[in-house]
Amino acid sequence: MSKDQLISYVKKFVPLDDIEAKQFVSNFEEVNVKKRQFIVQPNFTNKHRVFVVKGAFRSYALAPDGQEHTLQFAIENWWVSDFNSYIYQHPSTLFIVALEDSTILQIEFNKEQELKKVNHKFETFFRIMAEKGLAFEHRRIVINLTHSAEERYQNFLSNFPNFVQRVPQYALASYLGMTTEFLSRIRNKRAKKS
Amino acid sequence: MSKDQLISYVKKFVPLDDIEAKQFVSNFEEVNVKKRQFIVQPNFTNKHRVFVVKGAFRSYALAPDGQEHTLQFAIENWWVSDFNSYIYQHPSTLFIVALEDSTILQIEFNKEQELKKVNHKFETFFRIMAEKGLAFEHRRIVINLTHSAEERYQNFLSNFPNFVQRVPQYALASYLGMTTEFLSRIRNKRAKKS
DNA sequence: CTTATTTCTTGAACTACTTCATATTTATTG
DNA sequence: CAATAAATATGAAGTAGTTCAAGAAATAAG
Repeated sequence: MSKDQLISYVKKFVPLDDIEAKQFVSNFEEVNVKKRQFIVQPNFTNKHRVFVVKGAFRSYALAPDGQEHTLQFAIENWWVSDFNSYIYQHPSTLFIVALEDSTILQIEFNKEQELKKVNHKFETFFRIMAEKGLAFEHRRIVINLTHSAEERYQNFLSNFPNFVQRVPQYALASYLGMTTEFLSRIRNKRAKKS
Repeated sequence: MSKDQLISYVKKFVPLDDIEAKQFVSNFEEVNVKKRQFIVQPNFTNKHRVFVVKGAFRSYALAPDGQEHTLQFAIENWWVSDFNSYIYQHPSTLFIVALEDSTILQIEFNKEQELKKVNHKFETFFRIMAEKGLAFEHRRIVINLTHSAEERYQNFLSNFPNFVQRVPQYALASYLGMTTEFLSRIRNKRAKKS
């Protein structure tokens, strides 16, 4: 059952007894999402924090000139949301779209607040999630500032080999801050020579 | 007294009675830091989370080619650390240097763990800090991906007018992902014409 | 208050990456 | 399994931003 997957995920960070585990996941709702379906859209408040049970998602911003810029990818056992929209409960500025037919577990903002209030361990869990997320984004920013387009791609390859097969090239390119054409050239450069 | 400044900062996020406030800040040590002094250096583990009481700091990565890339600025009522080094207690990869003579309040990693364990409110506080930090970095990444060098500068100007006077141009340029020469041109372009 | 050091400025040549346009391949749908 | 759409590939021309070099201005130090 998909909720067991979430329970074992949470237990990696905080110890939970059976009652706590059950209470935690009872606040989550399972939803199936078809490929190309949006779960978050600009101007609508992102009401849920979502855990990916199966499938893949991509969050992106749409620039005035129509270009899409990928902020985040998420596959099994990752979380997705427009974090600014979710934590402040303000209208979103991002799209979040399914890259594959997917299954998610989502919790409403208010229920999450309740969980954090009622049990110190749940508070700790969400603290750890935020800290890991922040540390992750710091690493990303440093890499973006210090590396060339090709180095950023190679770095992504070695850090997230399992993502590479599952995300379209144009989305990966925009995640890495380059055009899909340029990423295409990077990828085919080595192959070409041989 | 500088610890009062920290107390009123914390109270903006979680309600604390006098005993709790006193307990919280008793774990912090006040330190004076001279301009150009380093409080974090690569290969040494970042042992403290630091709150800036007075002054200004800058954290940066040093690229193999010798270029400095600014990850973060911090002035009064901001926090600084090499977050990856601090939360995982691994060796740092960044420098953190004082841009002015400064006063900080620092807490040791173990003492912070203790605080979070002992009182749910303290856990909540650090959760909120991490969440706000993560939301902030998400905004930064979107801006970096979607805006030109000049737009990033203008955006920084309007969001952080009080930082601009206090950070050297080369540091701001590298924060914004451009060279100091290019930022100089952006700044002098408008003035030139009139 | 003079000298040394650091930071900022400006020009000119350069390059990493983009843009545009079109062809090719791969996926999706009836 | 055709037909259509979506994603990728590739060439050629363009540009935002870099690099290098050298001078001017501002800060720091004796």
